[in-house]
Amino acid sequence: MEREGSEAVSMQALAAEAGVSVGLIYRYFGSKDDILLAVITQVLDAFATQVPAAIEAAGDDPVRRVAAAFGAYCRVIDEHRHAAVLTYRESKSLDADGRARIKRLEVETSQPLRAVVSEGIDAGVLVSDDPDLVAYNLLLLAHAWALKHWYFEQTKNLDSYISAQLALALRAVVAPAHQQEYADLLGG
Amino acid sequence: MEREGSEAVSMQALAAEAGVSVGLIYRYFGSKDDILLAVITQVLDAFATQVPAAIEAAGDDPVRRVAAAFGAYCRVIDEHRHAAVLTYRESKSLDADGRARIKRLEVETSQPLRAVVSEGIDAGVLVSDDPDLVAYNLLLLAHAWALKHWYFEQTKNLDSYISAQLALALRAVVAPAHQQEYADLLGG
Amino acid sequence: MEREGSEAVSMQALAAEAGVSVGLIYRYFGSKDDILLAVITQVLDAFATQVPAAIEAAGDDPVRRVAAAFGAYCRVIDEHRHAAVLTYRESKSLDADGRARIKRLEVETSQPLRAVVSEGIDAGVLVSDDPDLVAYNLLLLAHAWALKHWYFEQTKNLDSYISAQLALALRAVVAPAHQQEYADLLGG
Amino acid sequence: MEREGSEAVSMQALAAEAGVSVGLIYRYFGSKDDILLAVITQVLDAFATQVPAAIEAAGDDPVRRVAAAFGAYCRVIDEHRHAAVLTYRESKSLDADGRARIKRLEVETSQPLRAVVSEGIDAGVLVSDDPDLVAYNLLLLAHAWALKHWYFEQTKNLDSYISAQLALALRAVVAPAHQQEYADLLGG
DNA sequence: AATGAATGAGATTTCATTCAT
DNA sequence: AATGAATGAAATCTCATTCAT
Repeated sequence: MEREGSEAVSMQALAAEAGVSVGLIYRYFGSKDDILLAVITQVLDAFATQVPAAIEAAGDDPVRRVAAAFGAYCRVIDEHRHAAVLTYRESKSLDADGRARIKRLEVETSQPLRAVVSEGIDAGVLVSDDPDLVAYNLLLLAHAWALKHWYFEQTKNLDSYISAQLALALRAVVAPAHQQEYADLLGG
Repeated sequence: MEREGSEAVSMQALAAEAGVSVGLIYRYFGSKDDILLAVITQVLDAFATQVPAAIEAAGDDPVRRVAAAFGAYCRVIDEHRHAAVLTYRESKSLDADGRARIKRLEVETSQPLRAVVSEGIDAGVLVSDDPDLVAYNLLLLAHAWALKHWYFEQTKNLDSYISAQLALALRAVVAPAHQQEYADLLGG
Repeated sequence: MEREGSEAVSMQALAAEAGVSVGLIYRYFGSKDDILLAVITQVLDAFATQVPAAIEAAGDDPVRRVAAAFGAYCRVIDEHRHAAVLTYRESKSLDADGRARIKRLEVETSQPLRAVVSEGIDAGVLVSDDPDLVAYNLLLLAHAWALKHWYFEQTKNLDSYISAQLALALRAVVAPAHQQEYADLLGG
Repeated sequence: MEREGSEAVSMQALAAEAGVSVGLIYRYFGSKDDILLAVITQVLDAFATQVPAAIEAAGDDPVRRVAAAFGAYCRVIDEHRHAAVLTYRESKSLDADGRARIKRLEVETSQPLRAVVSEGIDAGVLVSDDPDLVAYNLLLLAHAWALKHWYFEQTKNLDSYISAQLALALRAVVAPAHQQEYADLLGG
């Protein structure tokens, strides 16, 4: 989706990258903004489908559901790494409507994560007076895998990134009485 | 440095914002890239001076030094909010050299934070097998104050952002035996 | 290639003259300098092909070969009059490399003329202790047809210019014993 | 008057070269065109005074007067080498009036040379049916000392340039019966 | 459906000219 | 008289978009 090196994305570069002509792109997208919106939407859609699915598949344990949700976020980001960076980089070119829409979608996207964190608190296995912050931070750390990939790739791969970040984040919120129980997630 | 609303930064817009003519900017900067580099460097320089100073002023307690460092990062970011966003948004236009230089500076910039975290671990008051990750996450959360300001400003101001994030982050790393001691930082 | 009257050549003017858009020019040339270089190179290439051909076609007589060479130079200049003037006028905008390249090509371009003059001297039909100067002067007089066209066109057309200049130049170098033989070239 | 290397002449470069401020230049000249016009006029004025003086000083012999005139032209050009090149290079920026004026002055400037050539023909010591061409060519060869200095300086200094060109030119026009008499000018 | 040459509005950059000091 | 910072119109160059093939 973007060129390494010269990271500007002109339509001609985009077309060359995709191996099609510029004209063809305009058959499917009305404008460059439409493409950006479509790309971003695609990522957000991936969140919308894969995160709830992962939560569902994780069973009933709230902590494991949080872990599953975070892992799913990170995996989606990893699959759309360039698109995720694009979101931060190109959103200036969107008009106010486009940007508002994306912000709204991003907040909606974090909803399942907020929900499982709240579940955990309600169940007494997590402790926090600001579940929204906990959830949003996890989302940020997922984004960071794309944004700061040049840094993290020096020492981690996707799986070790997920477990390291998860261990750190959970240690802050898993109730002391339950920490033993999740030793596998909380790490050494 | 940039307009809210139409977030593209043309030289015309830049000049208008600064209240000078386009030509004058070129008396002080060789190119648009030079301006971007200067802006980013200015932020990184602010980190380089203010973070160590804040750490110094915090006394000897490692946890309070970490807290001071994180607070200083966030305050610098807050003072250069638009510039910080610019770093994520415009770095594509820099050439490879410029980007490499900025990445290097960013890593150097996080060094003091890494140092105080390590101090805390050595002193036995913090517990972590990945102090670099702890430090880098704190840096990310400082950046997030700029990047996701549209979100956080709904519920927090700078001070409450700092204390909320700090409480969360420290709960993950302060040794259980010392948590009582830092109740003021760890929150509720 | 340029407008009589307003002789400045902006890209806009250039595009208008060529009947295409500015953008299209940049599809074929990387910069304005590239265009200038291409135009100049085209003239020098015309010299490189047409002058040797004219010499060849002139037979074995060294004096007639000199005459043919000079005529060919003048005809190429005449066909590229504006481009030739451009060389003198715009070469300032070229970088050092470009200018050096053009100077080298110009000297190479005069080589065939130098060769036929030297032939004539060796054959004893021309007399000069500085054949390079004789050759370079002839090249200059060909250029002059473009540079000083506003002057020469008052009294001469291309053919009369060629024969008048040739008569003058040859009188200085054809050996006295052979002057009779070339009365048709040396004039009244 | 011009920078070697980057040969474009901006007003700021001009001022720096002259060691004064841009503002000061505008106290003495109304516009950049005025400067160019003044520079060119200065050269043409130098011709107007020094060439007739040199002719006068050369005595009565028409051939020696031609030689003196050509030498004077070349010396003036040599003293104003950059200005002479400028004439060819920058005249595009002048308006139609300015260019017309310069062309008129150039023709007037060649008048003394034309006069001495005609004298020589009338006296029977020179032979030519086109004295204007003979005179104008000599003027061109004087200009060439500036225009093609990069070439000629490889093998000649001002004096050897003058005598070599003069020898060549005179051989074409001095009547055969008088060539012995001017052996010192006509060369080996 | 697909192409990519062509467009031209808009971006960056330069520089002759002005003017407060 | 002299400066040089400041201006802004005009130049060069880019690239999203169109359209003939």
